[in-house]
Amino acid sequence: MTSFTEENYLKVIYKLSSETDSEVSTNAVAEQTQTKAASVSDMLRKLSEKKLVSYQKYQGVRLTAEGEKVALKVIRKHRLWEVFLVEKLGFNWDEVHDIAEELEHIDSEKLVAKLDEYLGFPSFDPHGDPIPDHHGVMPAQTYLTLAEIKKGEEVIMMGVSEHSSAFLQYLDKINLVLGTSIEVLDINNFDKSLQIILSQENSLFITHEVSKNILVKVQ
Amino acid sequence: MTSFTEENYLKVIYKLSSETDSEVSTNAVAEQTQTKAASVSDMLRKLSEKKLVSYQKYQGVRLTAEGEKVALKVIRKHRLWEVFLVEKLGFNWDEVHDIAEELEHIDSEKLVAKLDEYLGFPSFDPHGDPIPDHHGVMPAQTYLTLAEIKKGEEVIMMGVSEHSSAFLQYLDKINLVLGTSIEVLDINNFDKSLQIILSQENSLFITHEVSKNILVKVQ
DNA sequence: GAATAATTTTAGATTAATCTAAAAATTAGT
DNA sequence: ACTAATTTTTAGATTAATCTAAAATTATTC
Ligand SMILES: [Mn+2]
Ligand SMILES: [Mn+2]
Ligand SMILES: [Mn+2]
Ligand SMILES: [Mn+2]
Repeated sequence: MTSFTEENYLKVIYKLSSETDSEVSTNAVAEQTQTKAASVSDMLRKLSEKKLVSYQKYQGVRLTAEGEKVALKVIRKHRLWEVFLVEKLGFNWDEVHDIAEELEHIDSEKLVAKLDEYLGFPSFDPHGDPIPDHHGVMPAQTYLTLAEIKKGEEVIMMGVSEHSSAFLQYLDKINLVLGTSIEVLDINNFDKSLQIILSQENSLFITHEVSKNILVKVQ
Repeated sequence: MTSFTEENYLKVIYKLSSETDSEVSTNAVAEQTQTKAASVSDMLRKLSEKKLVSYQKYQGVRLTAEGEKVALKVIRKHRLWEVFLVEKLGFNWDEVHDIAEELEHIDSEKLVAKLDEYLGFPSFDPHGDPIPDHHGVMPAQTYLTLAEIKKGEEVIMMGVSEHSSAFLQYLDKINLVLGTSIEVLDINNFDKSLQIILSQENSLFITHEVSKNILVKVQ
């Protein structure tokens, strides 16, 4: 059995590991879990004994196949619950993360299966993140960031890579929501800010910091 | 803040207290929480310091108004989630208790409010137990047990006071479900077993042990 | 290729929740 | 009203998860 705490560590290691595609450092885990490096060292030793991570002192950590399986199950639950909260209960996309952070640890295969079915087997969560299926397989998803799009191109918004409430509420305010069509009108070479036009209607400016965190696909 | 564990203790004290309407003994709590009396003593001291129970050594324990408020919130969440699991996800009434036992600790006023609304503000859970409202007020509910009904009377099944999977599955098997009309055809004076007839169809025998755990209302 | 800086681990404590065994208090039986 | 039985509390340990401070290791820089 994996505890609440262990599951959160595994999820963090999964996330950091898939970003860099290499060993994850103790400090990186400490930052993400909001703990201290000393606590992380202890936990890594423990997870290693449980064969959920492969870990050599001072050499960083990776998930084992078993550890990845557990992480993917938790991520699956997190994202399914987020879909439920938004689609069924009417929450806004900026309100669901913390609640899903608790719901994700509830342990019942049958519950997950029935929830998945009730939601119509969704492939993406309200932030555009892919939902692993029953076997832990992530739907394919090859997006670019809006910052990578060339002047004149038109794309569709598919997700975000920053999940803070502040960022999501800002996107709401400027009507940048999933599915929106975005045309890049102009790129400022000095600060990489963009002038864009949404669904052939209103034009607006966004900073490079914002465009980097918006995931899009070319039509 | 109240922990998982504290909430479970408060719920147990609430339950035992409302059954006997007096102070609850350490041993009774230990039995219900599946712990030892020594652990309960410790916890009662702690809950007492937090002003959630009034407790004098050796004299048993009671909830304070604040403790009762917390207990009722947890019970409200437990029962709302049970309704969700049965009504929306299609679980059977004997499968939902353990899952609700985890869901009940998720802490979000907004989640509870939205869930309540989504379910249509139900007053009773799938076992016929009353759901406290937003202010902690329990719907009125003055049922008799089937064991108290006289020969020849006809009643409607409104709930159960035993929640084990075995008992609920047995009731399913004999078609004794909430809302069923029950007529007491005969009472065996020796062992208090009953011959009953359901919704003017099949007649069957049930033991006193069973009839004691079935809650009914006279039409 | 040392010396210094940064990172990581260990040592030793703390807090919450639990246990067993022993001591204390209450209740019951004569 | 004692004594015996039962219940409850305390004492002392244990386990999981965390922390701070110190030691050990690895990385960087001149
Ligand atoms: Mn979590
Ligand atoms: Mn998400
Ligand atoms: Mn519980
Ligand atoms: Mn119930």
